[in-house]
Amino acid sequence: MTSLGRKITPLGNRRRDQILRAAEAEFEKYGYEGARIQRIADLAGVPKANVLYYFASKTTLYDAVLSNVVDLWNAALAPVDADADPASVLEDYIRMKVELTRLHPAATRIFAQEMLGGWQHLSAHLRRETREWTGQLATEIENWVRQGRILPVDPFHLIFVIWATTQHYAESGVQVKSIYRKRRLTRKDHDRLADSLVTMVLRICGLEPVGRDRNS
Amino acid sequence: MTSLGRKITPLGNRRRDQILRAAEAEFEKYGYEGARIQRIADLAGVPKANVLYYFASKTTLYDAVLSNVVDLWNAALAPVDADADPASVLEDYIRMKVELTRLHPAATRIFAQEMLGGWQHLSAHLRRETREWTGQLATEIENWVRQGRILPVDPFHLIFVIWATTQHYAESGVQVKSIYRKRRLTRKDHDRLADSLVTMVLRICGLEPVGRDRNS
DNA sequence: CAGAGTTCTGACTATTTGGTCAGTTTTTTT
DNA sequence: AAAAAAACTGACCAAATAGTCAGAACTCTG
Repeated sequence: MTSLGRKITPLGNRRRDQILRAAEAEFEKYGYEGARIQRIADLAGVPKANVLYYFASKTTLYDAVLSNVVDLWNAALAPVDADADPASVLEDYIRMKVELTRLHPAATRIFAQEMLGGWQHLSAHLRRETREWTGQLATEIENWVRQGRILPVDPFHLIFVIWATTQHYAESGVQVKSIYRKRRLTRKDHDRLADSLVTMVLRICGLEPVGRDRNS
Repeated sequence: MTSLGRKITPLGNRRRDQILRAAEAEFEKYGYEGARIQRIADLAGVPKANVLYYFASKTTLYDAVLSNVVDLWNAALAPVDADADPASVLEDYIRMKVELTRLHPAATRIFAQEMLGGWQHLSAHLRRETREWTGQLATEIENWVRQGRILPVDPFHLIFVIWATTQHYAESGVQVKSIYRKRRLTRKDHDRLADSLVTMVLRICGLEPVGRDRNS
C-alpha cells in the first residue's frame, strides 16, 4: 500500500514530501472524515490528480501522515533508564513531551484525534510500538512504588495526568483562546506549562525537584 | 433555527427525542463530519425524511444534541460555595465530573470532540455559559492560593489536570482497551479513577483527604 | 538525441449525501 | 364527523467528492 510500483526520483520525493506536509495540515484541521483531497492539492499547489498519483487513496495518504507522527513520537520518547532517579526520569519525560507538543502542534493534534477515535487508522505495527513505550514507563513507576521511592500512585493515572494534560493543552489552542481569552501559546506559555506540570507530578509522587543545569 | 413553524404535540415530542438519542449515538461514534443522516434515521427506526422533518439540517440536529450535552454539564457542575474548604470542593468537583462521565459517556465524548475542534459548532450563548463555570473555579483556586490555604498552583493547570484526565480517560474507552488491554470500564474502574484523581489533586495542593460520610 | 521511464494533468465517472417536495396518512380540534 | 393541523414518506435533485485514465510533458540515461 505504501510503495508505488516504480522508481522514486529526487524530484518525486520532494513532491511527495510537499504533499505530505499539506496533508498533515489538512488532517490536523479537519480530521480524517473532514479532510478533502482537493484542499490538500490546493494547499500543496498541485492538481488533485497529482496527489492521487503519489498516494493511491485518502487512506494511504492518512497512513503515511500518521506513520510520520508516530515515528516522531517514538523517536523522542526514549526508553527509560532503569537506574535513573524517579524525579529526573519524570521531569525529562514531561519536558520532552511538552517540547514535542510545541514543535509539532499539528502532529500532536492528529495523534490526539487518532487516539480519540481509538487508533482506528493505526496499523498493527505502529499500535504495538505505541503500546510498548507507554507500558514501559508504567512498569518503571510500579517498581518505584514497590521500592518505596515514590508515594503510591496508579501508574496509568499518573501517566494520564502527564499525557492528558499536555495533550489537552496542546490540542486546545482554540479552546485556550475561547475560554481563557488568550491569543496563542508562546514559548513562555509552554515553559510555564512544563514547569507547572513537573511541579504537580512531583508533588503527586511526594518528590522534590531535582537541582540540575537547565540548558537555556 | 431550533423552533419549527408549527405546534409540537406529545407524539411529535417523543419522535423528536427518539431521533435526538439516535443522533447523539451517531455523532459520538463518527463526529460531525462523519455522521450520516441516513444512519441516524436507521438507528431511530424512521425514514430519513422524518429526521429532516424535525431538524431542518444536519447542523440544526447537531446544535440540538450539543445543547443537551452542555445543559447537562452546566446543571451538574454546581456553582462553587465560597466558604467551603478547598479539599471538599475539589473532591466534589472531581467526583461529580467522573460520575457524569460514567452516566453519559456519549455526551462526554461529543463534548470532547467539540472542544478539540475549538467549539466550532457551539453557539455564542452556550460558549459563554461554559466559560463561566470554568472561570469561577479558577478564581476560587486563586483565592485559596492567596490565602495560603493550598500550595501555589496555576489554577488553569490544576483544572486541566482534573478535566483532561477524566475527559481523556472517558474518551478513550477504545484506547484503554487497545493500549492497556482492558475490555471496558466498570463502575469499579470509575470509582478507582475518582479516588486516584482525588488523591493526586489533593497532593498537588498539599491537602489531606477530608473524612466524610460517603453515601454508598 | 533518441528512447525509456517517470511525472504530471484535464476530463471524466460512479457514488454518496444533504436536502426538497408534493402528496398521503394520522391525529387533533371544533 | 368534518375540517384543520400535524406527522409522515417515497421519490427526486443538485452538489460534492474519491478515484480513474489516456495521453501529454518532462527528465534522465546510454
